[in-house]
Amino acid sequence: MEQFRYEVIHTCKQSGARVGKLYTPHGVIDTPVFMPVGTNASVKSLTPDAVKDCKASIILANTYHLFLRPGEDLVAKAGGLHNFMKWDRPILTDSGGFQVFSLSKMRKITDEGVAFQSYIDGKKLFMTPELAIDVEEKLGADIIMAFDECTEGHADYKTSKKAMERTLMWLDRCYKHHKREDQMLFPIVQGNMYKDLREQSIKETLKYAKCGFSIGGLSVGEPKETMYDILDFLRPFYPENQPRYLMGVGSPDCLVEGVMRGIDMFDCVLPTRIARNGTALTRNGNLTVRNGAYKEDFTPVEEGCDCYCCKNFTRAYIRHLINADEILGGELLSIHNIRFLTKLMEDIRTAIMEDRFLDFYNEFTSKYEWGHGGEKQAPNLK
RNA sequence: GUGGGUAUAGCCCAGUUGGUUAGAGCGCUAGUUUGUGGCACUAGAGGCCAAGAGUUCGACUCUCUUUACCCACC
Repeated sequence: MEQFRYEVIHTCKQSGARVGKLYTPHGVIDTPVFMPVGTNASVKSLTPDAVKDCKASIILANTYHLFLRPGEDLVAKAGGLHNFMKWDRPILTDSGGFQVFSLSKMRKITDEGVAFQSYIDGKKLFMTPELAIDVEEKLGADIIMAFDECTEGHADYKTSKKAMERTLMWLDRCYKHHKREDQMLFPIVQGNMYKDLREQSIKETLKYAKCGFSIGGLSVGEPKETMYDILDFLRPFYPENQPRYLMGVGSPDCLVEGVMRGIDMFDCVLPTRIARNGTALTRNGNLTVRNGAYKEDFTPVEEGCDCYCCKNFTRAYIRHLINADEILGGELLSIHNIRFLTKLMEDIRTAIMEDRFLDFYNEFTSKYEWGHGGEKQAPNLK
């Protein structure tokens, strides 16, 4: 797999956090990285050019959704996902394992696979690890995820153990089935909040990892401190020469906490979702632009931000657009929120390169508050 | 001018034969959002029921007067 290579560029002497480069067939990704989500082969409301202007180096697309519509064969006929959606940088496809979990109303999981109904037309379908890989190969992303079983944050031990074991079994099937050399298959660590399950999972999972692996089953309803605790627990098991991807995270504070705990890749729908609902990310925390307080506020969403939204528009205008249900409001805030996170990662990388990430961390966490008085948790520094 | 109708939340309207703290929708205000089934979800504020006088144990509901607006006809 010469097309894939990960190299650690620098490890921060102050914090142990690291900067690296992940080489893929569609370009190099500087890590730590935040990856915007484009479920249906589209980062909602944004053109690929706009996403590039936000300095995103890689985006996600979703196997589950594209399998249901328009179908992997059509995407393949269009020349693959990159060509279909006109995004020439790296793409990662999620396998659909998480959707099986989040769309639990209509599913039945067995060792063989998952029976579920299409949310679009109700058609009964059956997804297996082999089928998920087939679909991901036809979609043609650079990085593809193994088909896993995710459990909710408060799942009991027995359920979590079964899901973790099934994920390992499916992982083996995914690897045996995967053929394309120009795609990197990332295995997924499960085990919920149980450390013995996590340990078993990561040990077995890493046997398959070649150039990257991911941590799933976190940020699924558990308290942040619990997630940080699991990340601290897993850290000693990480190989140095592979990127570590924490799935579904997250909020700015979680990204900073994650990097402090050795994570290299993140993805989350949060910036684009809250944008469409009228909330902006800023260094001081969330700014609900739709609030009445900004009715006559003619300053940018965030002073000093270099995004298209902040360079050209005011809070009063964005608020008006959101309140008038104009799609441009969600679009402009999406641009800001994505750029906010890519800029946050740039700043993090710079701080690591300059061996001052611990200072950065302390300054960031002292200023930033998630929502109302978000609880803070000091990192486990060892 | 005559006859008829209407008047309840910022707006458009419900309010059973008069009976506890007068309701919905929209709007407004705030909160939520973590591998996207989301122009979503949750909550809150806001009414001297046009004004005045009666009937009644009790009136948004019944009677009278006034005011404003609407319709029809002279």
